[in-house]
Amino acid sequence: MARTAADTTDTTQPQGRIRRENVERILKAAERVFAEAGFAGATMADIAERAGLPKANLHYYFGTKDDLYRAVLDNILQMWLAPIGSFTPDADPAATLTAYVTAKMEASRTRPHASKVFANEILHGGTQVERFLAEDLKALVDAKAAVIDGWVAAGRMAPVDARQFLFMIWAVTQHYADFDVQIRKVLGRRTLTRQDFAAMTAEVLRLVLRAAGLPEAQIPEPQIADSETPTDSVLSNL
Amino acid sequence: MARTAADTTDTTQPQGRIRRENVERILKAAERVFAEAGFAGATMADIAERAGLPKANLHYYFGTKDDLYRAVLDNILQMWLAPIGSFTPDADPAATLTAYVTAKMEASRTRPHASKVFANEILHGGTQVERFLAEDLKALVDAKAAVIDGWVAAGRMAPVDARQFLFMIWAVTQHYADFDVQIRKVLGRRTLTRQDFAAMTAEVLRLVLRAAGLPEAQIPEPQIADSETPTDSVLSNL
DNA sequence: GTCTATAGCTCGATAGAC
DNA sequence: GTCTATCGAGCTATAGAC
Repeated sequence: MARTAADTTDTTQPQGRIRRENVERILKAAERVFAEAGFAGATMADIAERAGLPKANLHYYFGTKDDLYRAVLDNILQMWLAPIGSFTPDADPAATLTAYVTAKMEASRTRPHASKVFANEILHGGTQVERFLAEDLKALVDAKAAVIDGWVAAGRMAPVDARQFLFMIWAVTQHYADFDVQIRKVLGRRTLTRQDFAAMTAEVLRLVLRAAGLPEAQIPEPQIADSETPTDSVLSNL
Repeated sequence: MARTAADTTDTTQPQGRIRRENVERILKAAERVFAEAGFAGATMADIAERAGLPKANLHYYFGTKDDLYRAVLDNILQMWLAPIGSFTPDADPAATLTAYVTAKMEASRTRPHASKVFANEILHGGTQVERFLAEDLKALVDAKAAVIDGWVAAGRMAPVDARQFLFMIWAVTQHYADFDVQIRKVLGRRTLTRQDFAAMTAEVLRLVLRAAGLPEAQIPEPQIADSETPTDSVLSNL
C-alpha cells in the first residue's frame, strides 16, 4: 500500500516499466471489450482474459470497473479533438475539409473500437462525459464554427449552418466505424479493406465538398491500385 | 398452458384485449429501457416498473429477456424500411429525397428510442439482426441504389455512389436521435423542440440536396412561426 | 391470468497465500 | 507485486399461492 503510491509516480524504476506495460495492455483490452459489449455487457473476466492477466490484477491497477471505464474514455476523448486543429480563418476551406474528413475516416478505420466506446457512451446518456461535451467540445465547436462562419461570410464556401455542418461530418465519418456491421452486410462483404476505405473516403469527400459548395476539382483522387482489388472496389460492388 | 396458445390467436375475446394492451405496454416500456441502458444494462425489473406491471408478468407474456428484446427489435425493423418506398425510377429526385429525409428526421424526433435500440444492436455486432441486414435491408438497398443509379445516368442528379449516398442520409438523420445528448450539450440546450427539428431538417435537406447536385430552389422552406421560438432557432443559437 | 417469494447463477470485488 | 479462492450483491427466471 505504501509502495503503490510510490510506483505510480516513480516510473523510471524497473517496476515502473512493468506497470506501464500492464496498464497499456489492460486499457487496450478494455477498449475492445467495452466497444464490443458496452459498459454493462463487458465483464472484468473478459477484459482480463483478453489482456492475458488474472482478473485481480485489473482491480489492483484500476480499482473498480467504473474507474477502468473512465480511464478508457479519457484516453479516447484526448485524441477525439486533435484532428480539428487545422481549422483556421486563413486556411483554404477545401484543403482543410479534405484533411479533416480524411483524418476522421482514417480514425474510423484504425481505431474503430474507440469510436464505438464513445458512441455507446453518448447513446446511453453520456453521464461520464457530460463535462467534456458541455465544456471542452462545446468550446471547440464554438471556435471552429466561427471559422466556418468567416469562410461563408467571405464567400469562400456556400452558406451552411456551421454547427450542423460539423455534426454532418461527424455523423458520416463515424458511421463507418460504428455501423460497420450494417455496411458490410448491406454491401455483402466480410471485411472492409484499406482500399475500400480509400474509396469510401473519396466518396465522402465528394459529398461533403459538394454540400459545402466547393469545387470537386480540388479533391485529390485516391488512386487505388487495381492490382490489389482486382476490379471491384466497394463503390462498384454489385 | 392450454389456454395460452388459444389466447394468442383468439384476440377477439375479452381476454385478448387485456393481453394486447399489456403486451403493448411492455413493448413500449422495453423499447425505452433498452434504448437508455442497452440490452445488458436493462433489467426486467426496470422494464416492469416502467410498464407498471409485476416482473413475473413480463416473463408470462414474453418468456425470456432475450425473447422480449427480439420482439422489440422486430417492431422496430418493421417500420425501419417503410419510408424509403417512394424511391421509384420516374419520381422526381429532389422531391423524393426531400420526402425521405423529412420522414427520417421525423422518425428521429418522434421515436428516438427505436433508433437508439437499433444503433445499440448494430454497435455491438448485430447478431440479432444479421438476417435482416444481409437479406431484407440488402435487397432494399440494391433496389433503391438501382433507382438512384438511373437518376444519375439520366443526368437528373449529380454522380454519386448510390449506396454510400444512402449511408450518408442514414448517418446524418439518425445522428439526431442517437447522439442527441452530444448535440444538446454542444448547442447548450436542455431539449430540442419541434421547431429545432424543423430548422435542423431544413439544413440537413440543404446539405443533402447540394451533395446530390440538386437545386436548392426545390427545397420547401420550413416556415417556423417566430411567435413560438422568439428569435433563436437552433441555427442561430450562439 | 396475476403476483409474491425465492432459487440459482453471474459478476464485481477482495482476502490472504505466495 | 501477483494470483487463487471466495464472498456477496444483483440479476433472470420460476414455483406455487391466489
